[in-house]
Amino acid sequence: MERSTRQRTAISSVIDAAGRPLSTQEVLDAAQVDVPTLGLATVYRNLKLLVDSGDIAAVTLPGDSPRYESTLHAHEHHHHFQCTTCKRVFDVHDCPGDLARLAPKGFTVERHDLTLYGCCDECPSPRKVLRPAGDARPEPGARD
Amino acid sequence: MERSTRQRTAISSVIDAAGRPLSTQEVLDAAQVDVPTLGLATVYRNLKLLVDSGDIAAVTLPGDSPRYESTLHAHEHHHHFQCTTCKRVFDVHDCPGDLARLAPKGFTVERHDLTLYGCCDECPSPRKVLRPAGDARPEPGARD
DNA sequence: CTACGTGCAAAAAGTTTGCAATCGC
DNA sequence: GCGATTGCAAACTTTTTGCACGTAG
Repeated sequence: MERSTRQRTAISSVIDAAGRPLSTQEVLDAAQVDVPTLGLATVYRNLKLLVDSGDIAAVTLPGDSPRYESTLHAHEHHHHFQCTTCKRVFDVHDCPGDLARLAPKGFTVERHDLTLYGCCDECPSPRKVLRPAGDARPEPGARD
Repeated sequence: MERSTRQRTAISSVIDAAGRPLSTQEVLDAAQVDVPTLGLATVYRNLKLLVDSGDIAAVTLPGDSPRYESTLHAHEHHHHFQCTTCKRVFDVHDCPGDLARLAPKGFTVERHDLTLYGCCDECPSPRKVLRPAGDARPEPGARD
């Protein structure tokens, strides 16, 4: 049976409040505001538990360690967008649909994963705005 | 300047011959047939080198360590299919196209990644074929 | 009170790096 | 011969696990 501990509550709250998928480290940092003694192992254990119980969903982008988002905001089929400048991940609630036809003959498609990459609405596009070298740009993972 | 060593040649050949993306371990195993003394560190170093020189491309599926494929077979825009039973990855040379419209307003889409999941043409579909427990099923990564 | 949960530290797993020996050119 | 390359082992990084203590119910 699952108990309600300060740690578990803090971790859960942080993810519910984020509005976008958070990395393990982001969860730890944010939850330590509430529970400063919180350890990394506890975060890993609870993330796994919360995923299994269906309270949160793991978001795995290609070549990146997993992020976690509340299923409250993500119960429906959706995809993700990662800003190549600030590295943050956003939900995309649209879907091209009907992708089964892309598979080779004899292959059955049960599921798909789509990730868009580009520039979010808050970052200066590196393509459009050609700045002099050494110009300030948002740190990876900044914002918030 | 890059030298032509037995190790590098073996690694390169294995990837060119595979016809599908191979994991680091698969590359090591296959290349050790030619060069039994080949070490894992050498594989890592050469994969990085070959990626940088554009000879091979890294394929990163969500939540999985990278695989590598020859750019000879993969110079064009394409996607990937992973069989959920045997875990092997195949190329999908089709693309839904026009995904920019899915992004939120103000977001610019430069690139996208699509992964299909399902059952390949050689694995019995776990959905269709309900077998008795303990029945033989292809090992993950088997075949070849 | 008892079992589940936590924190810490050690252990795994996967990847990178330092270094002396080796080999291509 | 010289410098790039290799193999091994040690160092790192990230995630998991063991264990004694703490705490919810």
